[in-house]
Formats: sequence, structure tokens, C-alpha cells
Amino acid sequence: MTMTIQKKDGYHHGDLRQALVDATRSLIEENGPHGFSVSEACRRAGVSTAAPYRHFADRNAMMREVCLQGMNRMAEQFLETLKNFQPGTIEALTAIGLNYISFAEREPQVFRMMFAADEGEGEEIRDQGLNCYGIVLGQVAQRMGRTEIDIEVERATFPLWTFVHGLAFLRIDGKMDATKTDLDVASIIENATRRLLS
Amino acid sequence: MTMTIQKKDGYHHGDLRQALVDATRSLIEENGPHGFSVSEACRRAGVSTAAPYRHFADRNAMMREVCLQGMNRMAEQFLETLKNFQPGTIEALTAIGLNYISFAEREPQVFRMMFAADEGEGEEIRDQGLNCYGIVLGQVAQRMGRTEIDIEVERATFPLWTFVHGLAFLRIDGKMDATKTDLDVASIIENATRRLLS
DNA sequence: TGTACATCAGTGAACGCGCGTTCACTGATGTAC
DNA sequence: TGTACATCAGTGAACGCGCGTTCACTGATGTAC
Repeated sequence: MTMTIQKKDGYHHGDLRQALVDATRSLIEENGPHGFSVSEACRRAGVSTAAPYRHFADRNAMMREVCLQGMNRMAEQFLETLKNFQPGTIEALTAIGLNYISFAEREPQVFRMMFAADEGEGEEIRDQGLNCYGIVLGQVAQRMGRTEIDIEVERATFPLWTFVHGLAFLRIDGKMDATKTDLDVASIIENATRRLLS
Repeated sequence: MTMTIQKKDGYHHGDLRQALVDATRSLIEENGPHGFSVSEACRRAGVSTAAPYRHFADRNAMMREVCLQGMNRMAEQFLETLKNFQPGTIEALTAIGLNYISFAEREPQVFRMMFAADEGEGEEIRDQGLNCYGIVLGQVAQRMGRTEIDIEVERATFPLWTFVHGLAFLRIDGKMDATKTDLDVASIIENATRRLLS
């Protein structure tokens, strides 16, 4: 008898917690961070409106879990991507930048929430965010020939994040179309990375 | 007898439309874009909940007006700032960048809304946004010695906006503190502007 | 192996709430004569 | 200047709605003996 990850029938759900997180994420992507309601998530998970309170303190905790899982996915992606590149190269940094953008395009609303000051609050989320940033710091350090993350590395890395963060927002808000920039995202990131690190 | 801009007493308000816009903006800044309700705005303006419908089609129209006025303010600021600088210099571009950041810090939630794809929709808002961008394009064109906004100018300008846009978000979301960058915003912008235009 | 029992995930009904919008209305203001 | 009237900004009561959360409960599951 195999264990199914998610039972659909019967009194007990099987993995209601994750089913609710998934429903929450879908709703947030469809209607924006505030278009999510506990009731609707319950409808999607096929469960009564009281059920979530066995797994989450309140509505906010559900949203926080979506953010946290998003950050986890981003960190995984970063590490996965880096396997294909020489550490500390422009190519590696560009690839991470592209990764950041594609995450934002795949889950724009979750991306927004993850980095919004108030919504994405929580110790764990901040830590996992710093973890992602640390991966980039490491690449820059290597490129600069440092063995440690010193202040120079921090100073050099911050503009890279800034640039790619801005690009992510302009993309998901459809502002790149309006500016008639005919270059693709990869070239823009690579170009900016080179110049900002020069 | 002087005309007061905003009467408080009596059956007629005087300038209820603007009073409602102001109340809407305050609420948005205090509680986020979705923490605004028509009812609360009415309470602040000292008026019944039906009154706004003499001036706005619906709740959304009130928010759109806040965005539009925000864009107008930004365009004014840009032009005002440029008076103090030699056109087409790094100093002028840095000043506009700083202006952008300070707008975002002064009205973070309005700033967010202005550039969010869905919320800030509307012909007028987009046009005024393009107008702001056009001011920057003009500066870059001057620096490049062009008389027209050609594709090269567009390509050179876009990364500048991208960078400053990203910086605005990192600032209002408190992410700059977390990165131990000890430089001030002005230096960061000037540095990036130089490098991105090099 | 079979039974008694503790655990606790999920139920379903109910709550109080504030919301956006509508309606027929009222009364202040401006204008035509 | 004074009066009649049109205009329309603001009223206040009501509507239907979906929400987040609580409550005492039920019934499936796992475990101790």
C-alpha cells in the first residue's frame, strides 16, 4: 500500500496544511495579495472554514507561509543554477540575476509579498532572504579574490541586487514594454553587471 | 470676503473632491493600498458614505485619482530639481534619481501603487509616467550629444531607471539596512549612474 | 489479535463586523426675470 | 432689488455580501494492554 501525498476523500485530508498553502498561493497570484481569503482557500481545498485553524494561527500565518516557501524555492533555484557556472564569473552572476527575474515573472505576486516590508515579515523569511543574498555575496567575493565577505564585497554586491530588483519590478509591472528597450533581459543584466562591477 | 479653499461647516463642503482624495491618500499611506475604505475616507472628510458618488464613479476611481496626482507631483518635482543643474550632467541625473527615492520614501504606498501594473492603470497615469521618463530621456540625450531620443538614448536610459527603481523598493522595504552598505543613497546613485553610462 | 481509549483533524453553524453601493430625499447656491 | 425656480452636492437609512474567527461537536486514526 503506497502512501499518497494528498488524499482527497474521507474525514481526514492527508496533507491539508500544504493544500491550504497551495490554495493560498494560487489565490494570491490570481487576485493579488489581498484578493486572498481564508474562506476561498478552504473552498479550494474542499474543507470547512474552520479547518485552517488546526494548522495556522490566523489568516496572516497562511500568507507568511507562502512567503517563506517562496524564499526557500528561490534559494534552491540559486544553488541549482550555480552548478552550471564557473564560480565568481560574470556569467554566474548574470545567471542568478536571470533566475531572480524569472522567479518574479513566474510568481509576481508572491515575489512582491516576499520583499514587501510588512507582509513578508517574520524571522525565518528574513533569514532565508539573507541566505539568498549571501549566495550572491559569495560569488562577488570570489570574483574579487576575497576569502571573506568584507565591506568592499558588500558595497560591490548591493548595486547588483538593486539593479536586478528594479528590473524584476519593471518587468512584472509591464513597464519594459513602454520604454522601447529592444534588448532582451539577459543582455541587459549582463551589461549592467559588467559595468557595475567595473 | 475671501474664498476659503476648504469649508468645513454647512451643507456644502467646498472642495469635497480634493478632501476625499487627501483622505484616501492618507489612509493608503497608513494602512497600505488595501487598507483604504470609502467609508473611512468619508469619516475623515466628515461626510456621509454616499457623498463620494457625486465625485467618483466608485472606490477604484478614488484610488486612481491618488495615483494620478502622485504622478503629477513627481513630474513637477523633476522639473523643479532640474532648474538647479547643468542639463545632461551626471549631477543632474543623480539629482533626479535622488528625487525619485525621496518621493518613494515620503509616500511609499502611493509610490507602490503608481507603478503597480493593475492598480495604477489608466491612460492619464500612464501618460504622466511616460512624461516623467521623458524628462530623464532628455537629460541622457543631452549628455550623449543627441538632439533626438533615438534607440541608443533609450538603451542607455533604461538601466538608470531600473537601478533607481530597485533602490527605491529596497529602501522603502527596509532592505538596505540588512545589507550593511554603509554608503549614502546619493553616492550609490551617482556611482551607479557613472558606471551604467560609461 | 482484539479491545478500550486518547488524540486531534475536520465539521457546520453561528457570531459580529465593516464594507461598497443604491435610493429617495433635502437644502444650499446661482441664475433668470 | 426681490422672487421663483433649476441645479445638484450632500444626507441618512438601508441593502446584501463575504469575511475571519469561535464553538461544541464528531469521527478517523494510532497506541497501550
